[in-house]
Amino acid sequence: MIRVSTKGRYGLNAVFALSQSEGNQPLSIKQIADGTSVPLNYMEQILINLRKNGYVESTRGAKGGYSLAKEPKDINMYDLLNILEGEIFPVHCKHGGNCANHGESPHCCAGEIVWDRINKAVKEAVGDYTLQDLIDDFNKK
Amino acid sequence: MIRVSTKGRYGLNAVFALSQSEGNQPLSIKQIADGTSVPLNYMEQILINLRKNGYVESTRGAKGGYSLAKEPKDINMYDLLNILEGEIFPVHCKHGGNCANHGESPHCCAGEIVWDRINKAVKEAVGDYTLQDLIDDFNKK
DNA sequence: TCTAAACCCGATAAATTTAGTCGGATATAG
DNA sequence: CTATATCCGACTAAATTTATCGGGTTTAGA
Repeated sequence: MIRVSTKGRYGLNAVFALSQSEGNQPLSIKQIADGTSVPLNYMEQILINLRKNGYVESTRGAKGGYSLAKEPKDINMYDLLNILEGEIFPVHCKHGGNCANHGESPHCCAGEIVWDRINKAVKEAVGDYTLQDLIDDFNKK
Repeated sequence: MIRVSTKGRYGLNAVFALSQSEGNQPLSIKQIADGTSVPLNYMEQILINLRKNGYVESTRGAKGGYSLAKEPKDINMYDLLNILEGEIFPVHCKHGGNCANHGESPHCCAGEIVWDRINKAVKEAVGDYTLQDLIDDFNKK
């Protein structure tokens, strides 16, 4: 089953929530998770990952929290999801398209043609789609 | 991490292998797996699933095996992968787009916009792409 | 200076999914 | 009759995802 994990979903929601903060004021993990059932400690891990990758910045101590480190127009969904999910569609032919010999299957590179199509499609679908676009679409709805 | 599982990969390779069988002669599981490291018992499960869903048909007993139950031009990759993988991108907003109330996040439907884009893109990328197309592309390469 | 609010972070545990294994039943060509 | 194959449910193992925990550090404000 191919699906987006909780890290992707929680993470995207977190980033979106931060984008809605008045004047980019920091929000605490608790505020980000709000009334959701997402465990704070788990959300924390996701946010630390986002910080390490330059998407958010944090201020420690009382009144601290997280805020966006980039402008929404500079956050595209493909890169963001790659950070959150680890990697998207890591299916590669082990033989670089050279099918003279094979490991997994004599027709391994046939499958690769399909994975490439999918990967490319995903990249096109959200590689240019920014957080700002999402905000706009969300408000339009 | 979003990825295609072995069921998707092994299954696609199996179907492709069957398409290469001279005169659609049945191939045994052993022949399908060929010199690969795929466990026969595991491949068997995949093939049984494909049979139950009308993609292949089997003849039992000596000299038996599996063969394609449809013409390659009638097998599209999106449906095939859905059968093999169980489901592709089963991420749905729990509130049908009505965000007045929320469960997972106040902004749950924002994420949905992104998942929809991805799902749609995948559907477009391989929903019209048939096994015959794959065979052609494979031979072209 | 003290305290409460917050982030930091590595380690571990629980839950779920994926991947693989097994054993015996049934069918068929030769 | 026998060897070759599919059929199929149940079970096990491995990997990944989803948390949980505990102690540490930082900072605003009293």
